[in-house]
Amino acid sequence: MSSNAREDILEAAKKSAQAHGYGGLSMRDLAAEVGMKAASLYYHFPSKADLASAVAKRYWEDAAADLEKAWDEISDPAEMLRYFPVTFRRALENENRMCLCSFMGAEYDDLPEPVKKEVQTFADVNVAWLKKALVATGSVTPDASEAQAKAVFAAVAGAQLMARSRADIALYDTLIDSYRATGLLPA
Amino acid sequence: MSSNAREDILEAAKKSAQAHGYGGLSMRDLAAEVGMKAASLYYHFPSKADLASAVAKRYWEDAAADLEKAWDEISDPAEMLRYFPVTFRRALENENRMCLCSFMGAEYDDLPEPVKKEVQTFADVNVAWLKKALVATGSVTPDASEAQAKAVFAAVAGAQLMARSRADIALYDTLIDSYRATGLLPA
DNA sequence: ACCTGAACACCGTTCAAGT
DNA sequence: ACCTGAACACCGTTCAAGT
Repeated sequence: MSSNAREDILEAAKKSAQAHGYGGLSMRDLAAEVGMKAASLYYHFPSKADLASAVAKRYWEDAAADLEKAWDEISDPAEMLRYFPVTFRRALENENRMCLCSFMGAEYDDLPEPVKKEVQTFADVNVAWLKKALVATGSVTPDASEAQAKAVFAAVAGAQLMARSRADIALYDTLIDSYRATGLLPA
Repeated sequence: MSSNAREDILEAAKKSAQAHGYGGLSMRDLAAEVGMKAASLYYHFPSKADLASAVAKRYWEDAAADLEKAWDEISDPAEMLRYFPVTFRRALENENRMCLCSFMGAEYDDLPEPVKKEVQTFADVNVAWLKKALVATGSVTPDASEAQAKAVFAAVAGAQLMARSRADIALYDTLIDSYRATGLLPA
């Protein structure tokens, strides 16, 4: 419904990349989705690599904004750590999609350099937020918080991947619960 | 060097799928790799889906055999759980490759049904082994062992994915260490 | 039995051309 | 300013044909 073609392309490309990855993102299908011909996409983005880079950049920017909002609204650090897995759950709720950056992480070898960079920034943003939250709980020393933040990020991404591979969102919840039971995440 | 073309194809397809996934597995490139034309592949496998299915089947069979061997050779259950992450480390050691089934798990939407099935069996085999090992340690009740086995599998797969996305095998080791520090894996 | 060339409908991309 | 048709070199796949 947006009158802005560039916006429509970015949104449709994001949804497609979350389901099919960079390689599976088809310029022809994407064009059809937004009601134009494949050639027209190149008026808005010089290449598939540029489009994907813009999509990945916006993806981590949106994630960062969402996490910052949660940081401001939630005062209890333990509550923040309960919130984090919710952000990864949303992709699964959205027709069994997954984190664009996890998918593209798998596609590492075939990713244009600028896309790689944005994908890594997504992880950086999430890890930095988790680190802040972990330190705030007081349960981790600042020294150990970086490593544990990475561990939480990797484990949650892995849970999303496993749940997606069976299209089983209940499995995702079970995995997160187990992370809490074992102590990776605060109970 | 093998005189068996079918064998060469399976091996080359496995290595390619570990780096590029199902979608990124090119029949033309694969054929060149084993010294034949793309059309010739169809003499040995009726379709790309059949080839990928055979590759994934052998992949979990090899994994199962390796784990059973470890089970027989390692008597201490805690030692077995120390061994498990080693199996996922090997792919990263092998030119930053990743688990074929993790990659294909991401590609869930675009996977032919028979391939999906073999991919899921890989997870089943690993989870069943982990469950056995966890119960043997006596640290988990049999009731809780299934969930925790899945958690370990998902977390290790996530660690591999994150490490691959930065081509950083030291990060993998750090993540596994953090899993031990937090209690997801026995220290 | 095993492999190939040529063809099919696809793909990302370019570019001259349209409005 | 924004979009398109036609073309390019690719892809998985088929199939008749080669040895």
